Amino acid sequence: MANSPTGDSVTDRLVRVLETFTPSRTVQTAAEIGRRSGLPRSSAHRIVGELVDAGLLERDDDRRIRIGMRLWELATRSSQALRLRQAAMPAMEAVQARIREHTQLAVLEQDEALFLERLSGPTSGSNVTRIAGRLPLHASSSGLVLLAYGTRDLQERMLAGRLPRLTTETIADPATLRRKLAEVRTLGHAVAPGSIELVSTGVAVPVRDETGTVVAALSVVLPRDAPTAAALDELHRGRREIERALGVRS
Amino acid sequence: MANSPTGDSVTDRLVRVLETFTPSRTVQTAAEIGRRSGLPRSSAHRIVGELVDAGLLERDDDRRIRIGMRLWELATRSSQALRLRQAAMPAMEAVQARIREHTQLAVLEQDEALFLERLSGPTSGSNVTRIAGRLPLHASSSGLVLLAYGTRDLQERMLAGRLPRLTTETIADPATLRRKLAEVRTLGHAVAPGSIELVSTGVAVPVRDETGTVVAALSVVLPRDAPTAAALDELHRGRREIERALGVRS
DNA sequence: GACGGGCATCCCGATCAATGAGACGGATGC
DNA sequence: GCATCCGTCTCATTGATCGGGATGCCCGTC
Repeated sequence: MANSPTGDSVTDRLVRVLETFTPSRTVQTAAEIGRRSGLPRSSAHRIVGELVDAGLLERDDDRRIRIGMRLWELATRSSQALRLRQAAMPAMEAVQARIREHTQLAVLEQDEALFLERLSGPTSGSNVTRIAGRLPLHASSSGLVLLAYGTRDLQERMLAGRLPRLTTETIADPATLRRKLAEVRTLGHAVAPGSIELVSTGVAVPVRDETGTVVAALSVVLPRDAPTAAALDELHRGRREIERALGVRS
Repeated sequence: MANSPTGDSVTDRLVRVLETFTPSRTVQTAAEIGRRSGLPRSSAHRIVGELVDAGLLERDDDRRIRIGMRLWELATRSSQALRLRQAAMPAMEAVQARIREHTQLAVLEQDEALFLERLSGPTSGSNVTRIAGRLPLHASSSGLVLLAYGTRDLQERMLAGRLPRLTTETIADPATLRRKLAEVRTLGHAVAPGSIELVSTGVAVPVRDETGTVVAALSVVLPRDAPTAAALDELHRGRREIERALGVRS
């Protein structure tokens, strides 16, 4: 309703500029930003200059542009992401200390799973998830949990849309996904073997806030053939600890 | 040179809106934002609406405004803050596991110490530092390290400016501060007893990148009378680990 | 049940600052 | 030497931004 057909607005431009920065491309020239954001050279240059003056962007030693610490500060210090992270950190550390594999916290954001935190296991492989990274809802254990406990609206939207296949084991069929979601709700957790990379299995549980709403998914990434029973115990222990920190009384 | 006297620009307004959000005030109405940012009601409302459309801000269930996950994501995923944090996390966890007190990572940002990460100790007190929070350079061990290894320009600016006193032990005298900075450079670390709160002592060491520049300060917060020798050993071990992760070859 | 305060929302004409094409100089590289 | 690409600056035009004001809603208070 509010997005114009041309999509032109000050903030739209801003977002387009910010979106040109990716984990693999953290610094770039003003001209590159212009090209990637579809803005004319001189406009891009001017906008970038304003953002640098405001401290939201920074120039490095070569006068190239990168995200500014100030933007990170403003976006982080009062964000929901930080609040959830703070509540979850001790529990995640405890889980990670025992499981010794990647331990992650994800939330639902614009029909995808957004990862707020990740503690890495000893194996340096499996770098598919990053902090502030995303994964499709149907193709990760965290996503399946967030979807299974999401609104009916969200579920129908995902079931009707495309389900891109990341590996041969990714759920790419609506009927299968629907069954899987019911299973997740029955069991209270999601196990997703090989859905992202064939060598690993994700296990996730829902985390609720004081109103009972599922606000996040706590998950671990195990080697493909690892037993999930012990991991599930740990996850539920971590879940309870996080929920306590969020003010849920058991 | 580029900041106008009136300070009016699209991005300035944006920053002013974002600045109305603080750790203690994470949600607010559009009218509150307008009041705090000095913008007229209707203007604030329009700007907030645009930012919500762009996903940078969100409305909660009561239609009040908060920082959006999308802004956090954009600001975090390709930021220097995340890169440093990633490099430092394993080392910080190791330090924290042994010292069992608050372990922190701070960088220099606009003449203040900005805390990128903090692992909490068992004592739940000492909440003066937060993630994405700030402290003055002269009044914390992290700040003293960042200042001592900062540019001559920065040092002169701080020595010439006001040195607000947080406790009776805060260094508030330029001559004393100058001596302290020389001491920090000689010793290679900073000890700041009671500079923030009387019951605790901060100990910090500099962290360098591959070019030899000091890019961060690693610190712990100890009870006032704790011995700092053991902590220093741990900090230097952590420092070396972080520097290795940053690509410094020893 | 009337009243008042605070908020969200919408409207609209004047204004003014953002826009983007283009030119120039310098650095780099083939 | 030529070709590119980048940063920087200028400038006339225009279209978006601005903010006062009106309206309606919700919610306490008297």
